Amino acid sequence: MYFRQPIPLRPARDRLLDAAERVVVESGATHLTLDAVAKSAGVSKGGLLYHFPTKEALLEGMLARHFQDVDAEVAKRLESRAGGISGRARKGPGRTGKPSRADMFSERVRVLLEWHPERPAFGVAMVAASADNPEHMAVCRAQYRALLDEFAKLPGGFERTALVLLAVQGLLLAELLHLSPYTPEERSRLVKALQRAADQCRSTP
Amino acid sequence: MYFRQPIPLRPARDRLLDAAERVVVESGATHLTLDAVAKSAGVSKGGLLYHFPTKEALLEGMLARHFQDVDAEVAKRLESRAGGISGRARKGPGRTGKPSRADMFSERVRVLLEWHPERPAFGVAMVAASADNPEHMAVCRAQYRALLDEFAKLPGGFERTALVLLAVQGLLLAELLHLSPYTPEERSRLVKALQRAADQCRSTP
DNA sequence: GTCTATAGTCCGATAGAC
DNA sequence: GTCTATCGGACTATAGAC
Repeated sequence: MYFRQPIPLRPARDRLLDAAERVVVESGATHLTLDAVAKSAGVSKGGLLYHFPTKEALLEGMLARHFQDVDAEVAKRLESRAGGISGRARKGPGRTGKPSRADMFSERVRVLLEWHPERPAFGVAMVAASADNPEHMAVCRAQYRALLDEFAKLPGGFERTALVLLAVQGLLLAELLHLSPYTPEERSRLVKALQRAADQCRSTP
Repeated sequence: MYFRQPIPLRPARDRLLDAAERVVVESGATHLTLDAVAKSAGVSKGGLLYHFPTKEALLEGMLARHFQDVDAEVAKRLESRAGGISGRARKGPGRTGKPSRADMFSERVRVLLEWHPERPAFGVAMVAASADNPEHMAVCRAQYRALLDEFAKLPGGFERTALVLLAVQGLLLAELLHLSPYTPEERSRLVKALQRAADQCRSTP
């Protein structure tokens, strides 16, 4: 039991999805092939095809994990905040208050902006899926639409919140396409400005 | 001479680039193959390869034409404006005044936002180039960087202007990736709001 | 669960006729 | 300037051993 190896450190499925993201970031969506993914993950093509029987399944897996990860991270942060400060004190131990729409908005913007530098492949699933088949994006549009409808109810209204989301998206998509020309310093200035703008949507009408 | 046919209506090179953009929009960057482009343009693969000897050359041609088109359209609008109103009157016939930085900024934002609905493939060259080889994007980054450095000198300063450009870019890139969930009405509301924000960068410090 | 081997298709590019 | 024919390689996917 001593020094028991934490193997597998990460499920095989996730390691394969990591490899797929890596390939797209390093070589571009065109070179996302089963061979390349298998090689980058250190398994054979047959091993990859056991977990994802088709390339289509691999792309859907990439998209699904991306959305799950973002939602889970937002939920986790909201929960730890509610549990740690107001929620616990207000509702008693073990109960957490339902987060407000405004908190959900701020936290999501923060997650999107802060996540990227740590994980260069953040959101790359969307680029890969769009490159492979534009019809894949219907799911993403619906997801985005739902968020939009929810956040349009903030005091800032549709235009203000949509504009903030548009700018956040602009930064992330540009980075995904290797199109972003900003220095790290400039980027953090812009991130701060975006978070400020997001906070204004919560309160100012 | 009467009813002389305007043939070729459009140079073969441009028809091939149009076809390449069409393929990417309709099928995704992964399916941008020489076969698909040739078929969509109504020529054989050999005919395509006469004009673009490699796929690389085709992608570079797509990128180059995109930037040329945008720059030319901005210049044309500035010229017609200067010639039609102030420039001509101020400087006399045949002479036009050099457009101000603020005019260049507003006009470029307007071109980017207005062009897209008329030409669904607007900017799709960048998606295709990024998918094929991320290193292609160095040119695009440099181009974008130069604009940024120029427009940061506006009264609005770096952050304000960069945020506007980010939001414009966010809208365009989302549309290129089939990710934009906005109705036409919502889109024109956002476009108006963006143009208003751009105009404020010109004046308000 | 992971591997090798291989089938069948599609890719970019070349050569040469017209 | 555009075509057909074709090569060698890379692609997705299957079959079956271990």
